[in-house]
Amino acid sequence: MTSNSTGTGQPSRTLALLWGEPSTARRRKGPARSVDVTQVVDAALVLADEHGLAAVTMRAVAERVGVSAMSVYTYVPGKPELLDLMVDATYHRMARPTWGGQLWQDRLTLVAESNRDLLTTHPWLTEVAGLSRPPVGPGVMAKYEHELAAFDDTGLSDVDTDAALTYLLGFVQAHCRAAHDAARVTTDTAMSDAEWWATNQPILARVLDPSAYPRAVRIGAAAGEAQGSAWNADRAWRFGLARTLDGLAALIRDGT
Amino acid sequence: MTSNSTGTGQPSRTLALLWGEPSTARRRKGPARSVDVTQVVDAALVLADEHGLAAVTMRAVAERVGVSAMSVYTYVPGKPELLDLMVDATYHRMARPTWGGQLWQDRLTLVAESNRDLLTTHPWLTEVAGLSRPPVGPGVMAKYEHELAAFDDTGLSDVDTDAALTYLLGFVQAHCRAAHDAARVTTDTAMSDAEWWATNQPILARVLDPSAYPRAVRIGAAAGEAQGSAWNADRAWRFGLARTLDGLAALIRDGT
DNA sequence: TTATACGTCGTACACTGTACGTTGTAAACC
DNA sequence: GGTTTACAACGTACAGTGTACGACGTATAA
Repeated sequence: MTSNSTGTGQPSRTLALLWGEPSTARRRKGPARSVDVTQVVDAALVLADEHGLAAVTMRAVAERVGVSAMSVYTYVPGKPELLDLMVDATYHRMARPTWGGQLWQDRLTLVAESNRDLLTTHPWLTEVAGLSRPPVGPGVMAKYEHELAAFDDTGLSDVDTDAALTYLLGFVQAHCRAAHDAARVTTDTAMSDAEWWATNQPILARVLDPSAYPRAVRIGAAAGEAQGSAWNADRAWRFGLARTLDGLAALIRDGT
Repeated sequence: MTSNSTGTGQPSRTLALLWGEPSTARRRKGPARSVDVTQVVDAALVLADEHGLAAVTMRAVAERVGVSAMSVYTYVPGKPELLDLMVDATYHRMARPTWGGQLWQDRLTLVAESNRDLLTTHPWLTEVAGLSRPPVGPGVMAKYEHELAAFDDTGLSDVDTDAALTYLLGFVQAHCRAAHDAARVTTDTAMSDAEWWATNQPILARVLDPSAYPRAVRIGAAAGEAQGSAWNADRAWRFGLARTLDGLAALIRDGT
């Protein structure tokens, strides 16, 4: 298992785990469980938040909850399902402010910003596959419900509301994934932008012929200088959010 | 190495590989190389296209080019660099139609569509990290140059042009990643949408209380019925592209 | 009390990327 | 022409991954 996929495994078992088995009341037969599914998930979350998704190995999770590696499998069918539970739990804990009488633009901005906060606090979320079609758990549902409510008086049809929300979240995810990637490059390489440039300057100067790539060289340089680096996350965020809201505004005539 | 990262490794060595060492003329000392860097990259590309990114292992690549596993390392410093080369080579082979006198909307649509085609033909591209900040190779540069040219008469500043292109490509990547994820779920599980629904219907019916998630249940059902499935790629594409162009139009006043 | 179901865990397997050392070869030097 | 030397190729090995399997002990059901 090299990929960090989500949504595999027998679905019904996963669903039961997500929604917290109703048959918990009935006492099982064998020895008592020494820990809890939520403890397993929490351990995985701590590892992911503190050391990245790569640090979430079954053995590491096991050690953190104080059981052997294989015992984790009595709480969770496998790693993909564990990732499902992690995603749903993280969504579940998001703050959900009540929507007041703001403009729809302000509400959608809040939706976008709270998702950016989420993906900034938990960067591993941008690495798990299937984020766009997440597992149907209570956290995912609560988040979906809350964010749909932000569209309440936009006058959009149900289908368009769903599409608009998906579109908005798509932007946020793309942005945060790019930001995370950019951050990780300088982290992994242990090399600042300046160092990278200094190292590669000679080769780049020879190879990036301005007559071969006139626009690329000019615009790349302009963008780099204006932003102080090859890519500026805040600037890209403001640009993208403004474009996204403008794009949706074309659909939402009058919504105030 | 569990993640499929890009952009790691000594940069200058990678750059030299990307741009094809100028010192190729000088004959080396030892025995002749039995293959070629491009053959290694091509082998990796075939594996990725036909069996997914997970099938691209150093051993598999080695076998395909007819050398031992470790010999691959005389052509490529490591796997991250191989991924860099794969990305750049794929970009390099994209079709680059000349921009005629179309409207800017039509040109940007073509940019978006050709990128969607690329990511549909090579779905593994959506899985490699760092796609948003790809390696600076000839393929990446050529693609960047060509796509910047699509903005030639939009009247945008250099900085805005770069931001707008990044924004447009961000949408395409987010969309294709979602589409690929959705496709992979039904592939991996070997379970159609209908089967999944049939299996989980009992649990979902009990758990998705319409009074707890009024909008989510109603809108989710509406979206599902309207699209014949939980998510319709073509519909999402048209919606998203229209929104994106509308959003950019707010920036591009008059550009005919 | 016995039988049964289940939690725990050690071992093991297939697979990953790649470090290391050996071997053979072809160009460079005397 | 013989020696030196740099380098391609490769076999082996190691640490690390997810997880299948079977042994063992325990707490409930009969």
